[in-house]
Amino acid sequence: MQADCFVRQYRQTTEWGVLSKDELNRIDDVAVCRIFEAGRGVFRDDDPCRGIYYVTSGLVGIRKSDPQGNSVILWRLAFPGNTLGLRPLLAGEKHRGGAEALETSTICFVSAAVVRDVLKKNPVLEHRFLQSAARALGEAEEVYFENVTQSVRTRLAHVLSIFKDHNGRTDDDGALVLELPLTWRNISALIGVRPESLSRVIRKLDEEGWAHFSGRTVVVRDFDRLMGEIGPDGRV
Amino acid sequence: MQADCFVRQYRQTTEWGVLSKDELNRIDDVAVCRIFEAGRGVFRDDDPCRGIYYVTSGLVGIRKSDPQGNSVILWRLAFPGNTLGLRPLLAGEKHRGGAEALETSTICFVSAAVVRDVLKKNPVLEHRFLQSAARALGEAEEVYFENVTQSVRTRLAHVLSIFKDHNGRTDDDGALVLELPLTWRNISALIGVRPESLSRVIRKLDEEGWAHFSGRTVVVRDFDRLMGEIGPDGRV
DNA sequence: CGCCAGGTTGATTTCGCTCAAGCAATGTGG
DNA sequence: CCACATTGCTTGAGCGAAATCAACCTGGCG
Repeated sequence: MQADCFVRQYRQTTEWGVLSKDELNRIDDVAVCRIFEAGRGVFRDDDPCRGIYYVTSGLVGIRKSDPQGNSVILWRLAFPGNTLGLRPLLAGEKHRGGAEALETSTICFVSAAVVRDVLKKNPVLEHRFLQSAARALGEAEEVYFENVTQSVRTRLAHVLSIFKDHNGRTDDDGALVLELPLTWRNISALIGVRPESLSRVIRKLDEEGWAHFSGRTVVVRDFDRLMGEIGPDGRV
Repeated sequence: MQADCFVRQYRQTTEWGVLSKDELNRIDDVAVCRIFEAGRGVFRDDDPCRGIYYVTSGLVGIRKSDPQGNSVILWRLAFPGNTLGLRPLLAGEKHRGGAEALETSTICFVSAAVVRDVLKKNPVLEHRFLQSAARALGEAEEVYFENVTQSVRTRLAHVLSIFKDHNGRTDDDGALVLELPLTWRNISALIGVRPESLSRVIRKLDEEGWAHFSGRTVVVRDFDRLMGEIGPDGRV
């Protein structure tokens, strides 16, 4: 056994949680875990999908580029506990984006054959995946909708709220303190704008007193008020 | 039996195709078919999902709006043969958009209980749905990507290509003739721009000789060339 | 007949992109 | 240890696409 990435998730509410401890152990037995330095690629766009990647630690980004390779955006972030490559595996497609470690990350690989085998033996897991695919589809709609509809400012706030959930601290004054795990460059790619545009928005937010930005540290005075001000409905 | 909407799909490659004729008949027995005049609502945003809607004829649009009701876009079109409401049903969520008949349409409703029952008895159908959800997820990515990346002109061309597949005729000169089933207003909502902007793009395309627009009739001189001109590098 | 929704057109503004320069921190080789 | 490149970030000037505001035109339709 190389690791215990999956077993450790036993109690978590991941889809995998429906499997028995034995089954999870079996997966861990065949899982291949590797450490990827920041910047290292995990798989590339259009690569055939050979299996799934389970993120144990660190942070991984999925990038997408148009057929010519230009206009690269950061499509999605994968935090510890997330699984990559499940969608193409289920759909029988190639990877639609390239994955790259944004921080030093531990990633466990499980081959497609094993996954399919486990799925076949566990219809319940399949059902879970169906549910979660359906939810993901809904999420995708929201993300799309937001990005078409909302301003850069709003989208930035949304990204901040993601990191609030993952890294957020609250300091003595009750202000939200974030230590961003991404460069601003990457955040701009995540939002889908040029770094320059993001930079200007940041300066404005700072000038207007909503938050203070220095390096990758962000201090938000009153997060709820910011969200309220930005999406008059409070929904980002 | 009220209708034969589902049985009629027997040979089609819909996901439902994996069911036996008997099972499809059973669904038809409990399906409730109604005719919706153009403009009539089928279900609304945030309505709980009580079942699925199968479009037999006509054209249905799914609209999305933010919680205030502003900035409505036409999120998706449902042509005959398409099923609405499957995603929220599987995800156990509410509807994420409102559906409205854009033309007079026949729509068959099947309650959630029946769908779940059928799914339980047919793991193969469930597997199909999983595959198709996974593919839909990939599609969603592409659509998103296109709408963020491409110009109004390009997106209009893509909308035209959708109607080419559904309504397209070729006249004596080999030109593509389309009779659009949507108002320009709705098309602009589908593309996600203001009607004025679309109007200007149309005029330009006409002036430049790519196509002739009069009312809802569009005649495209050389469709492939238009797509070629617009597609390869993404920008015009 | 007047009303009204769909559509057009023009003038103006806003937003984000492009191009271009500059700066600070980090790294690297001599 | 210094000279130099590299990388991430900032700032400015100008541009172009689409939004906004506003007027007006048209063809149903009560």
